[in-house]
Amino acid sequence: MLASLNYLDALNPEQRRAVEHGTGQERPGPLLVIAGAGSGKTNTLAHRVAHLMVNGADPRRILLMTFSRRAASEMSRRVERIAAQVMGKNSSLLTDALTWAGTFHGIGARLLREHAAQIGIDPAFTIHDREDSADLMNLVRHELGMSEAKSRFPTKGTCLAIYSRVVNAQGELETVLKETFPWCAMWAGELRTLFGAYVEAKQRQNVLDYDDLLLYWAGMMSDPGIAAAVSGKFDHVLVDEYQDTNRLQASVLLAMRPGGEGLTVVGDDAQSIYSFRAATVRNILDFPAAFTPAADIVTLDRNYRSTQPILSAANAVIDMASERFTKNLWTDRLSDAKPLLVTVRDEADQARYVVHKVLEAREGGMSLKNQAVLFRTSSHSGPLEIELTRRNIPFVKFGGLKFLDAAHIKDLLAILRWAENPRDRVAGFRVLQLLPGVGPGTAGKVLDAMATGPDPIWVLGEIPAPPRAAEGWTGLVDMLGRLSRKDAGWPLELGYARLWYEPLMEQAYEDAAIRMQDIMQLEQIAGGYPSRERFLTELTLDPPDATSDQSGVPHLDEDYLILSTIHSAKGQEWKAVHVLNVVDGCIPSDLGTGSTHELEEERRLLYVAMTRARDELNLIVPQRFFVTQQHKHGDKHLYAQRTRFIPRAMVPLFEDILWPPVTPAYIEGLSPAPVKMDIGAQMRGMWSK
DNA sequence: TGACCTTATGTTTTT
DNA sequence: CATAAGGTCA
Repeated sequence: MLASLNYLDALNPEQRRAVEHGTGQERPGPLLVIAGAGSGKTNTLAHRVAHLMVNGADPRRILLMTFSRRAASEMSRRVERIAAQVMGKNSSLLTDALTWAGTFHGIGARLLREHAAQIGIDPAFTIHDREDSADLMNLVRHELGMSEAKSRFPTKGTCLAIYSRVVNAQGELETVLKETFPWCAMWAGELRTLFGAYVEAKQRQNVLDYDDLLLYWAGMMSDPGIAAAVSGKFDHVLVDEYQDTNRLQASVLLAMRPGGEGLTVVGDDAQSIYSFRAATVRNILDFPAAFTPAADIVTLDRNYRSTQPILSAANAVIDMASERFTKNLWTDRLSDAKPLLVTVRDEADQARYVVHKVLEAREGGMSLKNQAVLFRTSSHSGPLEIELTRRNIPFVKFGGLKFLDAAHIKDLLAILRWAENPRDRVAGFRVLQLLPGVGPGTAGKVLDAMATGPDPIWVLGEIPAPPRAAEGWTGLVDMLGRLSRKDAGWPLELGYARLWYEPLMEQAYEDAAIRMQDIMQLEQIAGGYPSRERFLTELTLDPPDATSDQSGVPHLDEDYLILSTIHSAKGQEWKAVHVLNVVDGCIPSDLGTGSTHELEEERRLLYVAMTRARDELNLIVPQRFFVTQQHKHGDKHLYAQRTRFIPRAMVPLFEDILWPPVTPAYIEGLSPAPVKMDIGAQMRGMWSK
């Protein structure tokens, strides 16, 4: 028994308290772990799960909710390693049984399919991603004639954002409009009608959107019988990144564990950066008092990640937050190297500086993968991406545009989704319009006809070919029938869809060959899933989130630089971190300075970025930005200021430098250079024999 | 009537 | 630059 306790020796006293909380009790009470950046949070949570299992908990009855599937699999990996240490080879049997690990939305989808019959929904529902939901919102909007309004109605994306916020914040439409979308307040009545029709449309079509996965889950828990069955599946419920959950998620969680028994949540209010998704820090603050007796609290404030100078700078930034609940972090990783505050002329110099530092570090033995470049907004990395490509430095970018957003991938997925759920109007609408000669009008009529019968695919076969699209019609009907009957089996049927789509794609796109490679890659990915349903579900809930300069993600054994939005960098760390555009207007974003509430979130964003660094941190401040949306050769620009989150008094915590260094040669470069060659003559020479 | 093309307009971060 | 409105041609 003593030997098996060794695995706890590596933990510090607080971590150990979090891991051992409730050990030996039949029903351990609720626990809140406030875990600062780099305080060994993942490790502690993994130890707790392993410790529960060592003490006899059934892994099939442990529910583990994380903010992404990547985080979930990382957690499983660590649990397995710890368990192996204690229990030897049998441990993998246990950890393989840790099947209830995933995001709130992923777990919700799974529970809803299992209990579909009891709550009166068809278990073959398909899930709409953000863009599909926006498209459906648009269809409904046109049906209601709102496009003919006298003044401009909010766009489909804004409508969906409003709807989503009302649902996730569990608020009133009028309040949400007033506080978050004041410019749309005049449309309250129309929006209410629109949302009602949107909900009806989803139900008719047997589709759920992201919010429904939580909303239906919450609804399911309001029936005492079903609630008991669902909660009864689990002995332990653990939630990571609790500061980024919203009210709806908290209410689901509370319904799962009304007394808090076996419930552990982990989070850090200083890292709350998802309030635009209706996440609220109140969830963490109100957690202890939600139970009687109140939840135990463990605070992890020792940082194992960053050096003292980096931590001091980060602490200084977060110290100026107007509201704080956690203490400053401390470390014993001493160092003389302060983080750098680098002033450069413009974004082009910023890109050159980063490349210079990255290559210098690699010369010094630090692989590219140990270095990351972080930025507020996906587009901020544009000039850097160009420079990296020019210099042949491989990189992978997280956040922003995704593989799945490419039109040809969406087309193919729409075919699969339509076959899976023929009532899915958004999918059908998209697929039908792929045929030349079919536009919104014809597509709408076909879908209307299909909606009348109990077997939409059969109805489709009976519809006469639309006159302008006679040529490709039977091909479409045959292909869809085949997929619907599941003749070929998964994933072979994807080949049928591709064969049908290929000629259309060649007509539509110049670069069809490149796009074809993406489709082949999609087929590769598809092979990894047991069924079409699982493939579609998991791809919408957990899309591959990286894009790279080449088509396809580099192999894992290759070395590449990480580019990431700050949001997507959550939970990660690198030896060296570069933060781009540390200027007012970027961090904080222009759009995020409206309320103090928003401004505070921007401050935390900078804090999150800075605390990703282990040994080296560079904050880069370009002075000049070229204005977009101007003539091709325009040079309109504006001057930027260092971010307001690093006021003058804080600068001594950094090494404040200019780049390129001001040398006599540099000053000379500012004056017009002497003419050294006649380039015109050289060009003319190319054509004279 | 409906498909396809031309011109005004907002606009981050993500499950 | 993507989106959404209006106009033109079959």
